[in-house]
Amino acid sequence: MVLFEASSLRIGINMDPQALRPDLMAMLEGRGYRVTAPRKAITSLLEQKRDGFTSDEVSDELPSVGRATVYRTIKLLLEAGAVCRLAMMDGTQLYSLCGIGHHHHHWVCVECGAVKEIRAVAIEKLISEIGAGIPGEVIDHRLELYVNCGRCPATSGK
Amino acid sequence: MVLFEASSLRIGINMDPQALRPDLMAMLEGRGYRVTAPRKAITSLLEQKRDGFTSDEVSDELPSVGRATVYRTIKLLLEAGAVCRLAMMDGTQLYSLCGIGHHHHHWVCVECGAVKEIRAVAIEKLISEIGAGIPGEVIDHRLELYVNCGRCPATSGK
DNA sequence: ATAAAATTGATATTGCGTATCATCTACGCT
DNA sequence: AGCGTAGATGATACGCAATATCAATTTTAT
Repeated sequence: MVLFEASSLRIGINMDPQALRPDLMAMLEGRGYRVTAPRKAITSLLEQKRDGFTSDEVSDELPSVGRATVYRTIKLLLEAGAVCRLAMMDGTQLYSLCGIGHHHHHWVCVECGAVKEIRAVAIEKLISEIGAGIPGEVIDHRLELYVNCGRCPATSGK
Repeated sequence: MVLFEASSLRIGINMDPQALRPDLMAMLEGRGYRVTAPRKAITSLLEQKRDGFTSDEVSDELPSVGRATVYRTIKLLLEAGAVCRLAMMDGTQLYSLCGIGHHHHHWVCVECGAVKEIRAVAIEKLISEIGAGIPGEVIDHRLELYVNCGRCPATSGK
């Protein structure tokens, strides 16, 4: 995780997700869920993933585990806050491991699907200022940046 | 459309969508599409809508028009920039008429589905600063605020 | 009025996810 | 260690939003 300052913004970008290895199974167990073979398979696969992933992709990589179980387990991880869901430009859903515990946003490479976390205090501040000008209460928000990361095979090949 | 200043932010919130009546059919015609009865029915229905809407909802309100045509027409309006798509908190898609021509964001009431546009120069500035700290090029972004508008039947009834 | 091109709608199909439910398994208890 | 049961699984069916197919229809330029 690299932190740097950019014109009064404090931006945290997770540059090395390999360094962060959450124990997803332990997180589920801590929430009262049983330790089962399918869950161990799914969580240890996800721990290897640095980019965004779809449920289908996980399912394809684990033929021995039923599709329903893959969906169910990802849902549990979502509820546990270990995984987050983001929307691609066309609206399709992508999941991603949460490296940072805190609230954050994402950028996604539209070419290779790489996902990185963004944490900028300035964003939260701005959003709460906007919220002050809106009737009612702001419950949540979502911010996604769509990029061409310039590092992926798709981009560097061109 | 009401514009106001809030602590150095220039925020534009479309408070009166009734005032804006885009001629959607004319927009499609201008892009070379034919004027047909189903398209007229769809566009004039959409021109009445102030809140977000789903394709299904439109389809239900126009039983005489085939579902496929509803989807196709909304897609054309999306490409024409007359309609935008946003994601609800659970990831489901919602469409909304674009009152403002410029780039903007949205807030959505999670209770009643009301959608309003937000335009804040500060957001764009912040995003471009964040983009400067990211490898590659930022192509696009998405920002949605989820609110309890406090005005809808769902909320005021409580 | 006519013909070509665009559009339509019925239908089938896809993608992504949830519901059902009989079977199986983890794990707390003795 | 064995047992009982709540919890978990997976095959299947289903749901929902959207797209693909394609013959029939409609628009529009001529």
